[in-house]
Amino acid sequence: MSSSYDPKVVEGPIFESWVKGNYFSATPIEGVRPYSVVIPPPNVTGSLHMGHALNNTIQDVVVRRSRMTGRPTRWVVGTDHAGIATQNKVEQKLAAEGKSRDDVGREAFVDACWEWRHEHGSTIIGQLKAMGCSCDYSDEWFTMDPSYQAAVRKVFVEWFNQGLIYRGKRIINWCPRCSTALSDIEVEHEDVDSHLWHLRYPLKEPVAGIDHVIVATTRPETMLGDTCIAVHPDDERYRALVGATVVLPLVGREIPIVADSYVDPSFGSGAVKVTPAHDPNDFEIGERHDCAKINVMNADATIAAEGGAYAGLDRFEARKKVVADLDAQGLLVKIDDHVHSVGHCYRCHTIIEPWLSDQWFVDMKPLAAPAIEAVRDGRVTFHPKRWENVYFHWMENIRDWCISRQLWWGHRIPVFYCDACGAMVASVEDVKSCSACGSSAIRQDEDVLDTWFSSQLWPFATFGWPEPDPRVDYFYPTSVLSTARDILFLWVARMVMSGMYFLDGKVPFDDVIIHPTVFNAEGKRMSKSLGTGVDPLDLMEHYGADGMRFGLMLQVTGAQDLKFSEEKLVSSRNFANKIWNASRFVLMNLDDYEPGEPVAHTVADRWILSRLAALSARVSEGLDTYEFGEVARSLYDFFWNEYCDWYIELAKGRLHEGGEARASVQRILVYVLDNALRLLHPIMPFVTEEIWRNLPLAGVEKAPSLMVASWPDGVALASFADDGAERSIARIIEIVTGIRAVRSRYKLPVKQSLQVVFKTQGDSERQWVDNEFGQMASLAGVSTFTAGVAASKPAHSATVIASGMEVYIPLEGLVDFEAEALRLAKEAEKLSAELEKFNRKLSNEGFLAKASAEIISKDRAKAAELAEELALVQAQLADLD
RNA sequence: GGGCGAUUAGCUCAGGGGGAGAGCACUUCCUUGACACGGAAGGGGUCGCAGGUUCAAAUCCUGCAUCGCCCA
Repeated sequence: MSSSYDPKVVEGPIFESWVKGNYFSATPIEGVRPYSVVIPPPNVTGSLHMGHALNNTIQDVVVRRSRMTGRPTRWVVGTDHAGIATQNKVEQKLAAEGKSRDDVGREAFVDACWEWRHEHGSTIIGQLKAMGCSCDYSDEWFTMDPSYQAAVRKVFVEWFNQGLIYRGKRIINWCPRCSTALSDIEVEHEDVDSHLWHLRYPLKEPVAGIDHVIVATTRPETMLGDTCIAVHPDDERYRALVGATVVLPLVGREIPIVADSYVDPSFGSGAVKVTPAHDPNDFEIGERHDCAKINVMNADATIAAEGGAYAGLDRFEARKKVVADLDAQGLLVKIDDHVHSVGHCYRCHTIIEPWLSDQWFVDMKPLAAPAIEAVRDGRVTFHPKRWENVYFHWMENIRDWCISRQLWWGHRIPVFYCDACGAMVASVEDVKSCSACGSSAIRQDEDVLDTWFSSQLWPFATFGWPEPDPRVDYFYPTSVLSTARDILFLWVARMVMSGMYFLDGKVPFDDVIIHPTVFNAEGKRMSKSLGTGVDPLDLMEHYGADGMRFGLMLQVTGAQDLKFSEEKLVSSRNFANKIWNASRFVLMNLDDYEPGEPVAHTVADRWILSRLAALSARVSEGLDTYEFGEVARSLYDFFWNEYCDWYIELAKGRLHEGGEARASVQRILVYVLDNALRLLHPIMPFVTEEIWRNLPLAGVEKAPSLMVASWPDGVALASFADDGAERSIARIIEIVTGIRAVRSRYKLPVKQSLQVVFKTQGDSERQWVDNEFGQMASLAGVSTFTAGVAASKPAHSATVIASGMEVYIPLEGLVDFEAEALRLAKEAEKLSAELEKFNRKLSNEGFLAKASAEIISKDRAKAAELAEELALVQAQLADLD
């Protein structure tokens, strides 16, 4: 074994061996509850980013742990066809050849998308393998697979026939760049500094001496489509004007003034222009007052023919010109600065346009009700739990879902129109002739479905649904879903709704993990285009897959953000190396090893087994509750600060001793290492596997791979719990550390062996020193020691106090006593301040009356100890004078 | 406007009623037969502010401030 761990040498062959062993697939075992996870399908156009790295590490951790417990465990992998993103990529490719999608036509364009998918679509899957993800790669899914398409159609047709899917002319969010409708939650609102334009609209005829109204707007160009003016019915200022007619400037259209309680009299002038075809609230007002809906904008956000003289202008050019023209006519009253919220496309960040058009919608309320109930009663649990409130809030205020997209790449809406008789039918199978009139003039709807419409079926379509399939019977519902908060509504909520609808009310997953969102060190969103991203592949190159995984897990807490920077992986890479070298040490000392039961012969043995038991409990519990940061820290502390720093160091003496001492310590070293590697394996699969395969475990379980070895049995390990051994070693550590500190403080050479004197408080303590400290004296560089009740302090000695026991280290001729006096004075100050705190507490009657007896006696003991230490330090000071 | 999160050592963050912790950085010493991606010993914090509850608050409650996110 080399003296440092090199992930590059180890990871590839280990992964291949897992593939060869076929450990990623699960075989159902009757009567055993399976564990299944579906990966949030990455966008097929994408490559691995830090969010994927984090999320997939989390999934691999829970999946690997489950697999080791023996449950049939299946992690479904695949990709999402990503309608807009893929279409954008392919359009870019065509643009490079000087072509548009209209030039090539729909069929050729879709072919080009498939071609693109086959060329680039497996990039991210390969990257998941590099991370060590133990997905079932033998059964990879794509949301446009033929059987998946069948699932999508089945869902559409069922909901259509139940009246849950309908077509309607509504205001939707239109992205002029992507040239498609978007659902409400695909729009990102951002506050932008803009203006509030106050416009004067003249009345056709003066009413009560008034000849105009002033309206305020943030989008003056839409005035071309105004079809009424609205005021609040209780607004005294305008009461007389209700029913009057306004002549729309620039256009000349005569439009009415209506009263509608939607209007906020305190905003702007209290009178609003109403543009029903370009604003959702105006649409509602327009419906109530039977106003015309005049669409003045084209799909590319230029002004339409209805815009008269402005036709053909881009929306922002039109804004400038409308304002200028109004100003020229003296109709621009004023321009206020105004901050308002503007919707942007979540894919391309273009400003969206509220736009009236024919679209398909899902009626969400009936679907949401049972899905709310499922979370309410705990059938689905969120981690952290507070996300449930976010879910409830959205679900309880849910609005209908616009599912049609004006794209070519995606699931084409399975609705067929008969041009002969006008019949409309939704069908799983393509319709060739009209069932009503027999005509073959059949036309399929041009639109495709929102990609999320297909993604919502992921937890069951990937198990073969809607065909009868044993996988769906066995693996659905899945166990846990891990994701970031940004797709809670887009994806998670919709899976619950559709899963429950189509699978007899069964929820798609028991637990939902909402992990922190990964930001860069400055707390900014990671973005490749802005150069603020970190590439997980680079990280793995420098820190190993294990280093990256462990480093990420260390940072997973209940917080909602995770500020990531590369330095945070240094300690994790070093940790992998530490494990490597500790294991190397153990393996180097096993040439004469004879396997056998681990039997504790010393207090150190009992201690490390007890610590292992505690670790096992903490890791298992932590994984059950998804406290990954806690789990990672526990493993780190155990390996480094307990196994390496103390147990291995203590073991060295016994290894050199040979004979039975050596044999017994070998067994404990191997046993503890074996179990600790098992506990660490889910987070650091490669390094643990590599070492584990080299462990001589004959006679114990020897699985072909750590990946399929058994998870440590917490109940069995619990019998190792040993408080006495823990206290004993804690005291030894205190003594050794204290002596080392003395050595360091006085710059005593390493080779300077010390003779120390213990002042003990009874025979049992003296015996403890003889029996236990003797085995560990070398750790402190102590050559000889004496212990006794009557021991007295040699002149010019340093004193170490460990759990009430005094240890004297003679320093005659070795030390600068003046510097020591200063240090002791400072120490005395600290101790007396501390003691004062306890004394105050212990003389407080309220404390004595109300605090628990345990706390009081603990504090009394602590105060006594502090007093003793203080007295000692003062005595030492006196000695120096 | 409503909601959520954060505020603890120089930096990044754990902890969550009973003597302030880790990693990194810093100081000193050490290439000793696992590891310098290492070992040993140190220095460093009124736990955002103000009130309250309690014998006891970094921790619970109420305000406030700053930063961030979500919803309208």
